[in-house]
Amino acid sequence: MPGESPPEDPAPGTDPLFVQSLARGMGVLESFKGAEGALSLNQIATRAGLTRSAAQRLVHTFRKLGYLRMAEDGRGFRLDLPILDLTHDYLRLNPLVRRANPILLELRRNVRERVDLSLFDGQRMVYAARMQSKRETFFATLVGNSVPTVCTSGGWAVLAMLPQAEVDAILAQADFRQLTPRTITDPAVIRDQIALTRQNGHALATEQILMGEVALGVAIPDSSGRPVAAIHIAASLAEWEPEEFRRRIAPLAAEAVRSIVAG
Amino acid sequence: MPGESPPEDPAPGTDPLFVQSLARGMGVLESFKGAEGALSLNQIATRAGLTRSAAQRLVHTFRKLGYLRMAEDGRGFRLDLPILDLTHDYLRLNPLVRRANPILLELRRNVRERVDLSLFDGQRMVYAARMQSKRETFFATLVGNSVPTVCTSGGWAVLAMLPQAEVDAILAQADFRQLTPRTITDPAVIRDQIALTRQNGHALATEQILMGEVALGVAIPDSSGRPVAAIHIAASLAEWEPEEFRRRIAPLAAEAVRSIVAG
DNA sequence: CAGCAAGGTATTGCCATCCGATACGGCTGC
DNA sequence: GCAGCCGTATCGGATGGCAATACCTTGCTG
Repeated sequence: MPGESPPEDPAPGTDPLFVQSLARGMGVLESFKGAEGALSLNQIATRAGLTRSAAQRLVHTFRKLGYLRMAEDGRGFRLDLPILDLTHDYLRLNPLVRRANPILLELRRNVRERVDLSLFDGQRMVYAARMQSKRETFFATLVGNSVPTVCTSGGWAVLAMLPQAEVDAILAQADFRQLTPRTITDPAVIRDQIALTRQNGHALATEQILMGEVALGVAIPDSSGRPVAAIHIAASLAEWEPEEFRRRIAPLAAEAVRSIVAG
Repeated sequence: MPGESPPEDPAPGTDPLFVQSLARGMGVLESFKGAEGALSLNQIATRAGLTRSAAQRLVHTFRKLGYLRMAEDGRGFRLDLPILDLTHDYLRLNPLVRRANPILLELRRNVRERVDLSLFDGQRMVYAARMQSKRETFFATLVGNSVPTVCTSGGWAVLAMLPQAEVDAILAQADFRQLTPRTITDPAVIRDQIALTRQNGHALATEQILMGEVALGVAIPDSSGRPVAAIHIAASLAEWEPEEFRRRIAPLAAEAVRSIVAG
């Protein structure tokens, strides 16, 4: 889903290293993506593009392994606990998350507002960590949650560091949803924001995702200079005037990013 | 790893529904469990009990699917971002987590201390959600992290609701590690704590996992009365006298659990 | 209450697909 | 400059996954 590698195998059945059963199995897990609740075998088969038999076998296997379980009422299946182990290992082993965590904690102590780390994934910014502030309006557990790149401070910060061609590609395919009445949905205006971000070194987004919220984002580049993630600090407009927020917070956020990159 | 189902297939190769390739593939992902960093093909093969060829094929497939990526230095592989999507779906679709989340948030507002939800998984209690308090000493992102059932307030609360036979089984196989100088490692003393918990309806653990921390746990049963999870509220001994903590917090925690179960 | 649809489960024979041994080129550190 | 890892590529053989089909239960519905 992120930038497809151009050298793609043309024929989908001619990769002798590709283990089809495994891909189908992962397709079963992914079929829960849009789901509203437990899924029946037929639903899984349809969503994952499998025959009923295939779905049966794969589900059976996942149940033996613990990754799926039957829903409590005996109708349909759900993801089960061992999934969380994978997440934990992912976060634990991700070098960026590893380096960032103590620094973000420190940052949160200083700013006393909510601090997030999100990872760039094309159209999405995926939350990897959240350091909470005192008052909280949302789930703490939105690890794995994601928001559109094009309407968040962190996303703008990433876009500002990306080559123009990639920015164009992302904007061209973006789905501009109106998350709040003030969400910017005009690509031209977003380009302005990106330009502004390039000048400032950080992005400021007001009420783009949630009314009453202001957020400041700074991108994190990898060693080659390509942006791979962002930190953002979010606060309430009831307590901050946006410019004042920017003045106070931006230097701290920038400093935190410097520490992360240096580590 | 959690309680094996007794009706096990005796011959491991005679289950016609079992998709071996898928199981091996998941084994590759699980091989990152104890890892310290990226894993090479040989390491994966060894850890997962595969031939090098098998590891190669499975890793290759996971890379195409996005779940694994090559480490930045080109040596070894790491879990990649799509893993988080699975977690997110798991948490989103888990009925218990769903019902519990708003109630835990409310609870946190009232007690102004850290509130956790953890899921019972045999020897472990696995964190599913954390509502932070103001000061924080640890990663916010320990979703998927786990602690031994036998040394946490939540674990004791679960054990207190479990049939005696299961308690015996868990204690018999438990690995009593000394996480702090005050961690209880004597099964007999733990049994006392469990008995106490049965009387009180909640468990109180002081400095079992972290020095200076007191935690109160209440188990959450499913519709059949079997405990499946626990909430715990953790606070600092610098601010609370344990008995006072219990008196103030226990009723609120119990009330929260009632709401979750009723929902 | 009969009947039907949809749920999960079980069986079977065919052949595609996965299997493991082996070989290759590049990089690192002796 | 050699030894030992790394990730990658190839290939013939048979294992193991494949889809179709049938089975049993449950719950809805006419």
